[in-house]
Amino acid sequence: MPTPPSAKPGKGTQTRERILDAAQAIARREGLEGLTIGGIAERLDMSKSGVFAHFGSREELQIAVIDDYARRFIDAVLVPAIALPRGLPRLTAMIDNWLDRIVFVEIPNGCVFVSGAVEFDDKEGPVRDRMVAVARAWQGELRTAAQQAITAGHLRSGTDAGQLVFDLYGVMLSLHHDARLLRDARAGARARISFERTIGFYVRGSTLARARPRGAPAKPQHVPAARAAATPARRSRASAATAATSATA
Amino acid sequence: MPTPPSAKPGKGTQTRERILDAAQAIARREGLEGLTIGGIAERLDMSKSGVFAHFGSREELQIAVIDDYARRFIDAVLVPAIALPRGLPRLTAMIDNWLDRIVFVEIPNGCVFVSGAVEFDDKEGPVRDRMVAVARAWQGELRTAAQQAITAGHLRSGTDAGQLVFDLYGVMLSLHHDARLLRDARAGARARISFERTIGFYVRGSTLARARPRGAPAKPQHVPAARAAATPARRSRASAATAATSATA
DNA sequence: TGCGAAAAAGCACGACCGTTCGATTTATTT
DNA sequence: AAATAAATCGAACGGTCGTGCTTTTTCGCA
Repeated sequence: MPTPPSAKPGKGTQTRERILDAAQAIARREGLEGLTIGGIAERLDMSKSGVFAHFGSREELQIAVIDDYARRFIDAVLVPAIALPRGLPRLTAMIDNWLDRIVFVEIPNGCVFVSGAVEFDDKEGPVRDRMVAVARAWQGELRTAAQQAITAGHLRSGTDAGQLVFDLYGVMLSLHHDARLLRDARAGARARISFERTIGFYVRGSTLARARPRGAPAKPQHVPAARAAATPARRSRASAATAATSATA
Repeated sequence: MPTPPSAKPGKGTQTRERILDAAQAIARREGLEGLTIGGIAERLDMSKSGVFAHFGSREELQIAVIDDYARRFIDAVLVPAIALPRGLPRLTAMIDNWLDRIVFVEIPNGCVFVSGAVEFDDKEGPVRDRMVAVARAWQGELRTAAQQAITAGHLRSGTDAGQLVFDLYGVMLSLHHDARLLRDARAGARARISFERTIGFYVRGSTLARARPRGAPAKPQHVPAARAAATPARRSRASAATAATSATA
């Protein structure tokens, strides 16, 4: 037990966090495989062995980076959504937060989930295992939220939550691909369109709504409060849509 | 000029192809960054310098692998589809071939497009440039095919071809993620469902078709021949066609 | 069959990698 | 302030990497 739960930081844990910060910054751009002890040391002006001592091996460092990354991701995307009521409000908040996170953080700096998923999909070992665990955990959170929306009657009763998660993941991965590799400024806007349509497809009564001529007013169908309650969740979204396109351009 | 266009293989070009084969196999699993001269040499029982001599540098080797990979991909996915008439038949054939390719080749062996896209999205240089070029080229082919389907009246006139390609890419990336990292056996089926729904959304008259009550007969709308002509394209996919209508219904 | 060119091998180099270990400097506690 | 513990450093090891040279083997052809 190095430090009891509520004690002052301590020098060790302090630099350990500095190392994790630097490691994460590197891992985002170079991937977990491109993460190197010497690279971190240089970035922090310390010796290789000094960095090394904080983690027993490079593998443990990589795992620590994954955990740290997942923690921050959950804090930014999931936690604020939990405050909202179950069902569509919470689900759409999760997706909105996710999108904002990708547009404003992952796309400029890189994403360990995406690069790690590709780097370790064929490399057996504890790093891969952790990678799988966090990916499954996040998909599980999405699936749970979707299932609650089904139970609440916000989504069609026949909805396959796993299929919905599959679709959402695809949108985010395509966004990542087009924005980061192809540097396509339209990717953010496209992701929003795809996301809206994906959710819209599963929303109760939406098929009739889509068949309705364009300008026609949508008479509140079955979940009048659902979408309305979801609105406060999309916090920085009005600005986000415009800022995204101009920032990537 | 080592070999004029139509001459017998020649020892040099012959082993060059063996090297490219081995290099591609390695690059699929370890990525283009994990591709190593020594690794290829060991796999082929030759010396490092022997392998090295065929390409002036590692970078040129990586580029050659990308080109070779793209060539095979195009041969397997695009070329057979070109034989079909423009519009929905050709577009659906491209997607079907693409899906088959992913399920039967990329998922078991890895995909250079996916790993390369992630590895080089932040690494400036000629390798990245080539990566971007082939990705753009393939998206361009898809977009062209989609545009032709719009012109032919098979897809709604308001359809954004770029958005359609964005959606398709997402499905394929999500398939890759779930099948390779998470080893989810359901990924293939989910990708087919997503693909059918994505195309179905843009197909002319499909919104009305979706709003129609379940059992009602679909009176041929505007493109009666389109879907019928598309049928021969989906070769190994008798189940897919039915899944399309039922999924969209 | 022998000759010139092409292909492959052999070897060495400098650079970087993760890791080990003992010495040394800092921080924390008595 | 002294003593103990924790953190950091410095140097070195074995290994792999891409790459440049020279030598040897192999191939294609007159």
